[in-house]
Amino acid sequence: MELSPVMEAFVLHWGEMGSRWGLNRTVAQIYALLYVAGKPLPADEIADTLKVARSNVSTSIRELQSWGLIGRTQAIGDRRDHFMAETDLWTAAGRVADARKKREIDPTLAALAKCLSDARTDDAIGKDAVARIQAMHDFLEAASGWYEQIRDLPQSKLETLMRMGAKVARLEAPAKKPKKKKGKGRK
Amino acid sequence: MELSPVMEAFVLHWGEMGSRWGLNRTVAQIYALLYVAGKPLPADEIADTLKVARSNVSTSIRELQSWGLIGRTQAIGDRRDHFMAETDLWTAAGRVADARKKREIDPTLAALAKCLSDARTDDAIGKDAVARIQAMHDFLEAASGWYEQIRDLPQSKLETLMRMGAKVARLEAPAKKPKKKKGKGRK
DNA sequence: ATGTTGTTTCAGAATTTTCCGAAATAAGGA
DNA sequence: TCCTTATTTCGGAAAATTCTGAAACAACAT
Repeated sequence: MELSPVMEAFVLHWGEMGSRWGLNRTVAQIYALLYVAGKPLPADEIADTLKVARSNVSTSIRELQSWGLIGRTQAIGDRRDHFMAETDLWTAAGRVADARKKREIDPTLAALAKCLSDARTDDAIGKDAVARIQAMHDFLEAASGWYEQIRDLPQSKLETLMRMGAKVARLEAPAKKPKKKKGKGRK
Repeated sequence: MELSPVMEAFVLHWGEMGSRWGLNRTVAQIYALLYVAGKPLPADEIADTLKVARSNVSTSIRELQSWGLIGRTQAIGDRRDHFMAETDLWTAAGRVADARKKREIDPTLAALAKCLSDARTDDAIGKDAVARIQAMHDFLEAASGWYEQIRDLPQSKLETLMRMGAKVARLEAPAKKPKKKKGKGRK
């Protein structure tokens, strides 16, 4: 598949971005390619387009599947698998959030719980240090619980909640700028 | 400073965790150490405790400061700088979120906007591909705007909003028939 | 000035991550 | 069965990141 200049820029930028978020470049680029392509592509065409080894595509596709970001389809008269990006971005973002929570937050919570239980037999640790570890555990647990509660909301309800957030912000914060007149305050 | 077994486990786990979130191991470990220590430590004591080079501590501290996660203080009768972790986890998490948004989301939005404007002179790109890039831009912009609106809320208001979220979840989700979720059931 | 103490910079070493390409595996037809 | 096509695995090359130690720098006191 030939990439137009803009598509290429999009894919390259996305690769860059992905690497800051814990994906590797190729993985992120493949997602970007499938996303702009808008149609299922076979693995060898992906390798071709991005100029990476076929085997690299194979590995990366496996990872994208583990994140739930792409699906596999078949085309008639073609034995090859075709891969297609999840194009609904709410869904995609949710999948990533779910996966990261499961891979990173949950194990961390477990590790912190273990620290706390071990702390009872560690006579070299101070009470205040234990309290701080406890605070971190509780913080993560609270955030985690909050996430669990909203993650199953249908998109429409989530949007409602966001609007509520905006409202709360408007009602509570305006201590700063009650009127939005065009006062050209030079800050 | 001597680390008790639990403190050591905490620091090591946190280093592991940090590396999954885009910090490097040493940076994350230093934060963890300062967090459990609960008191300001001078750089050479950090290097000592963690068994890393003094210069590495210097670099890492600079990074932690750029994230707004640690502060610098002085002790009387000691010319050395002492460093202290932000122990309020809401504040710390907010600082990280702010920093990542500014470093990653904002530039991505700019890049996407540029893609969209360039798309007008790219005759090799399809209308549908442009529409998808637009969708991604709009999604990020919406999320970004939402974040901006709530990030300045005082903690208490944020907690209220979270409770509202929980309420929405409770009121709206069960309205549908009790569809069984895949995976593990609720406890 | 000169020494003493503390900090930062930086080139290259060590380590980790990513990637390639050959070989192994799988899944159909003929 | 033996081909042919599609995919995955995996050892090591290549690239990127992290870390060290020495040297430069800075601030201050003598």
